[in-house]
Amino acid sequence: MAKWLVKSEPDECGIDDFAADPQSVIPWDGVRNYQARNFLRQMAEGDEVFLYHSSCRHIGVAGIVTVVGAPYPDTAQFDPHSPYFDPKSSPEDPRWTAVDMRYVGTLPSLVSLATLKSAPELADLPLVNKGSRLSVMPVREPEWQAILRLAE
DNA sequence: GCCAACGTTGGC
DNA sequence: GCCAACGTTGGC
Repeated sequence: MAKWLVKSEPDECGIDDFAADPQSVIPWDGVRNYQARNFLRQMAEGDEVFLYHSSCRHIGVAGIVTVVGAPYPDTAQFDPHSPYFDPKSSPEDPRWTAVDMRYVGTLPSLVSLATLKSAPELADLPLVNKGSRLSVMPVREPEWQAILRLAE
């Protein structure tokens, strides 16, 4: 069972939106970057995912969600009224992928970006590298454990 | 609001 | 295939 980290702006969809209805399944769509998309496609039912809050007041890893079902074509890419519309994509050959996520838990405390950067175990995590804009990335087991420990 | 770093586009 | 221009991301 693989582990991941995804970025989101809590104004759009943060851990509180998941926690508001723990049973609900929220589509993770709108990813329009090939590297991030390729990671989305590798996700599978039951995978666990850190939710990272970006571009906000309290930046950092806030909680955990889980992958529900299998990745599927992001429907927004076909919708001309969606901000995520991609005229170059077609239902016959979908370019972008979405997955469904469900709430698992909120961390006891937010692990701030500064804390993440100061942890030697996390040096290889794309998130902490300067200028990294990757919004979906794999997290290795030792990295996962390190972040959990920092949240205690 | 600023701006550095990045990915993508498009002309050549 | 190169690379300049552009739009976006995201921390500060």
